[in-house]
Amino acid sequence: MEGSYNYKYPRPALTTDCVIFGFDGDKVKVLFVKRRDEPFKGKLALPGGFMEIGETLEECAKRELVEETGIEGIKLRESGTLSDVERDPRTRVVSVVYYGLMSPNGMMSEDIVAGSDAESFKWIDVNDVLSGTKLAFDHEKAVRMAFKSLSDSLNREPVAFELLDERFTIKQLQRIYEILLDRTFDRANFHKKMVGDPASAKKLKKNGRKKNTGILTDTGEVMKETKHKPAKYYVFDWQKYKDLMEIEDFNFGF
Amino acid sequence: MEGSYNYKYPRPALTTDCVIFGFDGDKVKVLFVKRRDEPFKGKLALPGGFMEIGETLEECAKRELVEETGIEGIKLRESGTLSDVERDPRTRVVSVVYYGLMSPNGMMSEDIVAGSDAESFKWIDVNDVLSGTKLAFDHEKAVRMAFKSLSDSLNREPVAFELLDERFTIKQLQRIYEILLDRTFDRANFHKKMVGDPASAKKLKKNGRKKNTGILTDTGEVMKETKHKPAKYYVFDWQKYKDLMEIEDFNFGF
DNA sequence: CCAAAAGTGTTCTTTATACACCCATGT
DNA sequence: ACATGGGTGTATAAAGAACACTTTTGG
Repeated sequence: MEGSYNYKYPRPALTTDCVIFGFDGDKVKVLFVKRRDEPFKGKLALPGGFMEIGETLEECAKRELVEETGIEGIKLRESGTLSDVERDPRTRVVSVVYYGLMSPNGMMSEDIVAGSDAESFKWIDVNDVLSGTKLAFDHEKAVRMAFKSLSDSLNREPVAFELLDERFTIKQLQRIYEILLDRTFDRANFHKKMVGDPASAKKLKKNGRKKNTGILTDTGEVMKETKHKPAKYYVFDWQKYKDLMEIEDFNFGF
Repeated sequence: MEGSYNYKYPRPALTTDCVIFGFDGDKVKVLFVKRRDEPFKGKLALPGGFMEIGETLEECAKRELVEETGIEGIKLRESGTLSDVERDPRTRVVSVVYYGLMSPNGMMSEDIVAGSDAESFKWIDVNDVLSGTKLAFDHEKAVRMAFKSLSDSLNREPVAFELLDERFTIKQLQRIYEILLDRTFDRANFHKKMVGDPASAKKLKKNGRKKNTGILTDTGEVMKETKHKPAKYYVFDWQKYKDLMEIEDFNFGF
């Protein structure tokens, strides 16, 4: 007997794969595990695995992520499915791709460990992944999908901050925007968009309230031991954000 | 013997469901089929069904759509998954939701017919669906997801035109935007955004080229037998669109 | 003539873009 | 002092919002 579960019609296996993006202060990287077993033994793959019958897809993704990497407590968002007929040499497998975000501190955590199915784990620059690093299965496509989902949500939701520690500099924030949107921004204008333009602020006091305010708040703290003028640390101000959204949509893009 | 397909671990059944949005010139509606069989016999459900082992999810969605409604040749986009454990009373079923768009002419087509599993089909106003019409399974959630995917893509891609016939009036286009984004627009400003501002056009001739041009082209034809000034028919100009996108992103929103 | 909806113009506010300038730190 | 990067100011262009005006049809 082949197995214990019988069905009238053939069913594909269903898996989830997690694309974990991490920002190390300079680059956006993706977390991979080196496969311990065939197929694609020794190749880099996304953490993920088979859905159990009593869980939802998101629960599956969360569980597999913990099992294979130890990562817990981050929000996972769905980005799409992979269903090419020949995508897994073993059997017919359909996979749902989730993505999650980690800050510099999160990336450094000692809690990240390669699980049972994995020999080790590795962070790879997302740009290297997208320009052809060889991965197991169709996981390059998965990263491409997740990266697009992430970029798309950047202008609608405050997702960039999930890639940052609670305190961060404007420079770091700008770096994330530049990587995800694949373009550069004027330093001065980016600053004003995010923290608010002091010039407009003065006008605000005179007239009734206009628009323009940023969504970052100065913490008062600054970077230490820099070779130049120290950068201020900011925090994302949820209250300001909600207030602005009530008046009208705040556009995070340009 | 229960069935002929045996697996070591239990597998959920995998289905696709299609949310077909149609614009009738005034409202955006969603296509449902009345179920011929249990469960949810007699209730309204989205067209869809079980994935076959040798096809991709998108192929499955296309096939099921033809089988159950006769609709063919429209683009389907993925919007998300449904995987609650109790979502189907028969067995564990995970479903992938696709959505497609139909123009007024498409909606009226004689080719739309209820398939074998369906007693009949019915178009229902999307607002009624979202405000609580009772549907089979968790299909209300499916419509909600699809509607959000559609709204989100509206500002990035020229999807609104897939809800319109080749020729259409600005009024119709504006109606679609208003329904999908759940807000109103100033008639005059909407017009200028889409066809281009004649005032700016004059300036363009003088100075070097600035920005601002619309993506619609006047066909020269007008509506007949109106009780007022006849509206012009326009077409979406792919060439203009591509040209604008090369300079920089054209924002379809406001 | 009037009503109704289409289309154009005009003005003002808000954003976007470019770039010049000043500031604080380590060497 | 100066190199380096952080932060502010200012001017211009483009886009958004509000609303008045004009045009074309049917009655």
